[in-house]
Amino acid sequence: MSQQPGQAADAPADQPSLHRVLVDGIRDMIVCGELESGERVPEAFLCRRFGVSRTPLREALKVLSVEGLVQLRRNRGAIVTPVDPDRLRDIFETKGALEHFIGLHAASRATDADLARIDALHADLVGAERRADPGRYTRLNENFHLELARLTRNPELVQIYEALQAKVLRARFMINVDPARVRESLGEHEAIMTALRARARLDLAERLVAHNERTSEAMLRLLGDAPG
Amino acid sequence: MSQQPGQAADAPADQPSLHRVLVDGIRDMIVCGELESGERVPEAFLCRRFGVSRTPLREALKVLSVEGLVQLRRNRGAIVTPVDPDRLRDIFETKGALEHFIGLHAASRATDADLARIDALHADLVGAERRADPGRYTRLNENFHLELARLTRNPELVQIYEALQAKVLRARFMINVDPARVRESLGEHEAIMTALRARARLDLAERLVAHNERTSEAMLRLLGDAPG
DNA sequence: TCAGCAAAATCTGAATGCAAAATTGTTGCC
DNA sequence: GGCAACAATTTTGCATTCAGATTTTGCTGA
Repeated sequence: MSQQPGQAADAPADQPSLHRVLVDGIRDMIVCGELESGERVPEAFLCRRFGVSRTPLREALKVLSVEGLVQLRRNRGAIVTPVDPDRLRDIFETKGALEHFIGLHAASRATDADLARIDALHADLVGAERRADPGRYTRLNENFHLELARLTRNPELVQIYEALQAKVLRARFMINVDPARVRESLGEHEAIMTALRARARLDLAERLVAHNERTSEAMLRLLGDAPG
Repeated sequence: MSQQPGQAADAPADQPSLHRVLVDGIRDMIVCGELESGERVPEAFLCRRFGVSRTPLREALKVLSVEGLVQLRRNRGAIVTPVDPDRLRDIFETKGALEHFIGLHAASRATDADLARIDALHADLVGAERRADPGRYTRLNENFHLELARLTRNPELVQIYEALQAKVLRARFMINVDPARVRESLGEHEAIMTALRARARLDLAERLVAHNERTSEAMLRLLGDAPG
């Protein structure tokens, strides 16, 4: 959501294909909650919003359907996939399976430069929490975990991880994160960094999985209070 | 074309959308090797092949691009994603992460009926090997592992697993599987079934991961002899 | 023979048009 | 007042069309 794609006026940007702009733009709208969970999304609405014709827009909707962010029903248009606690649990579980793998392999495949970079990210994250900057915190947090995933040097895994992250992020935007949980989470990050620096495979895997589960539990609890 | 939407040749009912027919159809063409690795695929060719216009076809290509089976370059058309040993290793690694999770949770979530069904699948698989029916064997083998994945009751994971399977299957169609490896593989399946019947979580996980790694090694070895 | 360049043909990206399906609004009846 | 049937509007699925980019072809001259 870094740039408002509302104008067709950004035509000079001919580098990225319109199709990609739309996929990213609509994804952001969904993740940020600008399009509400379960809401019906007429093509014409998005066409006006982005100032494009239906052809590239429909291509984008098909892609987002594969990503699971919208659901398409024949002749009945698109709806934003509802955020369902059961499905979110599935997402966290699946992400957990990847976290385990990341833990087992990140330590051995990371260079010292990698570790320094992630250490810096972690420090930024602590700073964002201190300054009570939730937007920056959330972004840095996503980045921190994504960088850990990248340590596997496995693009296939990273791509899947990113898609799962997007779905989690969507749920995160729907709830008010508990500040106490944020501090707890930072403590878990500390433990993760300790294991990573020591290149302790099993420890790292265990802590990543535990962190994922804690986060899952906290989010599902909050989602229960403020569902759909 | 003169093809009216209602009678798209191989669409008996009007239930499945043309778009889905195309995605499935082109995916099959790629997986089975009918479209060769790295081959350039002009839209017009596929339009003639399926008797449709470019609009739904392009939608299908965008979807397959997200699945990673084709690569789209702006203004330069689609190419079938080359089968690369490094990428295949990544795919197996990622699948391995899921296998571990499947092992940990399949046993506890499976009903007795599930076990009976998978037992039957396993028996069929043994039969297919005995009768030296490689086509049927391959299909049953995919099914066997997919059913194990389904035991997690996690649709998110199953969807990702299926996509990974498709990519593995594509590589499998490019090589001649070693009969000795097939027998070895069946032995590993036996061990998997034993652990599953005993509902031994850790055992099952370990054996699924090991089976995945053995299969990976065997395929990568064969792929080295006859590369993309 | 071959490198370099220009014109033609081909291909892709995106907009528009049209028919079928679904949604909405209205009427008539109980 | 409520509800079923029907007509009008909207929306979707797909084909067709247009414009721009790319690749191929064909020519020229060294």
